[in-house]
Amino acid sequence: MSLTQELKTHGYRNTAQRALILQVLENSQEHLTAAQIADALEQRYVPLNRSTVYRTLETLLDIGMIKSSRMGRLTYYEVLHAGENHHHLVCTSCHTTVHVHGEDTDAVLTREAAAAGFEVSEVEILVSGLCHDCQVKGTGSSPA
Amino acid sequence: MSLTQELKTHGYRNTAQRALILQVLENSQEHLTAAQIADALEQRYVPLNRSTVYRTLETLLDIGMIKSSRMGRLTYYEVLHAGENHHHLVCTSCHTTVHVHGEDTDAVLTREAAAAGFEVSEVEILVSGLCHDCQVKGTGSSPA
DNA sequence: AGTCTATTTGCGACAGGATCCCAATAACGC
DNA sequence: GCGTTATTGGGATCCTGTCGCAAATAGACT
Repeated sequence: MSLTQELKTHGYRNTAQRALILQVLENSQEHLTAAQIADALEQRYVPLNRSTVYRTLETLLDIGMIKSSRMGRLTYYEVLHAGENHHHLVCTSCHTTVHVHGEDTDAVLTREAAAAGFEVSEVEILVSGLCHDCQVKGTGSSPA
Repeated sequence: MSLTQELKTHGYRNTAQRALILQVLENSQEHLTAAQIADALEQRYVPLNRSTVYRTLETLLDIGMIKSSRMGRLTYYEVLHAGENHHHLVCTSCHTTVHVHGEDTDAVLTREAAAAGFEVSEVEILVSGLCHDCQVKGTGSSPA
């Protein structure tokens, strides 16, 4: 369903700002933070207030057109394509993130959760470790 | 391995503050935020500076004695017992969290990640939705 | 089209978590 | 014990996200 439709359905108003923010997320192939979205808009000469960005993201989450995921200390947002559950492999060294599709594991988890009397709305999986490159380079952390 | 050993191995020094913070986490059966750790220490009449708490948690993470997980806007820390991977079911309404053990699903994910050339160090799964109570009460969100 | 009302935006202030810099302290190798 | 270097404490600071309020504007109704 279109943004306009979804907004109307949920009793929200159709505003330029909401369309702009969704556009930014759609045009970007990766997940973005609120700050990155604000920057992108500024570069398009459509600066939006920080509050507006946060509130709009909240709204888009509510109508189910985007999803958010926290990684490290950052919150990322991305458009939510129906039935497209992907997860993240985050390298603890270089922070490169790989998106992985995992419907099967979702099924397992959903079943487990249901057994606990839980109505699942989202499964967020974060696998951290070393990506291939960093394994090769051999990275570690130690005192300064 | 003991804290003292682990610290030495990683080239860190053995300090009272590091031992204290690990103690707090060990004594608590649940995950704690940095602030909660600071409070606990204050109640033991051993107030530590915020910076120290954060830096120490960073260090403990680095030597692999604790793990962190983000839920909502809070970061929790807990002692890491070998081979004990548990995950969280978070209610989007009341924020109650249930800890779930899920070695089997871990296995699936670990295998998937390995196929991508990834060396997994931690699998973090966050299932959000409505807990049984909130389903019964019926909670939703819409415009104000 | 014009008007009215409630939502939404923008703005500035603010809260809270986490980080940074620098001087003082203390660990640990010798 | 002594010296070097990591670590701590303190405070300022950054950054993300929120809040209250006034101005703007979407959408309904005429």
